[in-house]
Amino acid sequence: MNPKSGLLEPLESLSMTDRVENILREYFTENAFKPGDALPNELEIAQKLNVSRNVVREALSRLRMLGMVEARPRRGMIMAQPDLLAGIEKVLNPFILSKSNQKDIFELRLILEMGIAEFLFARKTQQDLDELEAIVEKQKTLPVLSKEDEIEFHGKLYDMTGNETFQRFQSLLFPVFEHVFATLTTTADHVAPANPVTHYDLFKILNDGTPEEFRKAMHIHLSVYYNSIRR
Amino acid sequence: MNPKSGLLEPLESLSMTDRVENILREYFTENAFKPGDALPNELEIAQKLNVSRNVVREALSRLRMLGMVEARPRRGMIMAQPDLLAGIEKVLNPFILSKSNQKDIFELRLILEMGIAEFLFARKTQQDLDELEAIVEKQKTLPVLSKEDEIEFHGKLYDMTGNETFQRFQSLLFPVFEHVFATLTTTADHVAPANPVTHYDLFKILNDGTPEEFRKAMHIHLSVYYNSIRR
DNA sequence: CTATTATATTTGTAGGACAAATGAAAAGAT
DNA sequence: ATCTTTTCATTTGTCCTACAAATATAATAG
Repeated sequence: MNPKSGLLEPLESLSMTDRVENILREYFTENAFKPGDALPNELEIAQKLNVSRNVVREALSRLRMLGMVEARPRRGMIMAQPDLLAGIEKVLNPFILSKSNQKDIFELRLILEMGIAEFLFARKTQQDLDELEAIVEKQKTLPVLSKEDEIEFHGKLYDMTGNETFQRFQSLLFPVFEHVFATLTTTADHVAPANPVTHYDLFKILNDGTPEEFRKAMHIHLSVYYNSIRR
Repeated sequence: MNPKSGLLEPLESLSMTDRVENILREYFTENAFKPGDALPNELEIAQKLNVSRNVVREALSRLRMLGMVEARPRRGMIMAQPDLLAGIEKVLNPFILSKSNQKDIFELRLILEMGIAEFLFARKTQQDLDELEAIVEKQKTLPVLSKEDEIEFHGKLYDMTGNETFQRFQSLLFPVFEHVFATLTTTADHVAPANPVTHYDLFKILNDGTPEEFRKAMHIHLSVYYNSIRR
């Protein structure tokens, strides 16, 4: 934005390990490596790239963490199916995440919550609805809902989307979401809506309503959070 | 599901590097390390944990990749602000992602696209709208929209959410989304809706409509994709 | 008290060593 | 010729040593 903020870049001087990591990923892509394909052994890679085996191992260690390659001790390495969320999972620590990132995650969850309606209606089963009904019936008797109650209800919704990644993704996001909201509520004056939408209301709409009605209701249900977003 | 599929787990025998990585992350969390805090040096960590410096370096190399720690050569290591999406970015390779993960990402983008309405209306500025108008006016003259045109329009929408992570996130997802849809269209019979919603229509609603109208229109706009989702 | 010089520290990189388990090859038995 | 046993080469995981280079600190000189 500010012309001055086009500051002199740190001129990222990549370490050998960084470069080998990049080279390996490019090598895999360009040669269309698929899960199960055998990789050259560590020594061969090191010699071809003219670096020490240490450097190669550090780079491979990173790719192993991401689930991208798998090492079978004494039998060589193969490509593997990476774990989409492994990288994000290790980093979701409110203590070290920037405020900006925390805010982004908070908002991301609100976005997701509004976006799942179509999938819920496309994939709901009677068994899902029965289970969800049991949850909301139980919660109807409670004077106030705990964090666990919230997770139980919304978590069940994510289950019903039938999207495993999404389900896991949101469960990773939730703690950060809670953390952000907890800090927000200390300062922001958040007022409950006049006509709140309860979990039970959402269930009823999901049972015999439309995606549009559901989104509308969900927005009201989340209005406490939506009220906290600003430019 | 199947009782037999409760197969004997691989009994994940963690390597020393895996264990040190976990220990370090726990250590950071439990001691509330914040960005900028100094870390013990490699040798000290190795001695305390009774492992070789190699193992410690491999673990640290992973955390460096995530942006979690930063090593200033010859001055020691400090905590850093991790890059939320660094881990996912390196893994989004359609060649190695599982079909299941690809499908999940495809759906995730549909979810996001529907969920951003509230943020667009809460944060749109006149300048945003002007820029968006320029895009849709240009596209109105085209007989058919290219992939780049799609990216330009939808990318501008993501910009307007004011959520940097979200914006980057979707740009990472887009290539996978395109790849999945390209493979889908070879088999699935996808018919364009009778009354399609164009980018121009979406712009008009964003300009003087409501979030609800926008979501409704966006759903029609994406109906080609939504028609491809099945249980 | 300031300026220069020496020293210690710490990461990045290289290279060597070896255990252990696996698969393949060789040797032996029938 | 076929099957069994033994030997051997391979390869990752782990440990160790070494050193360059740049920084921060301490020591020395002016």
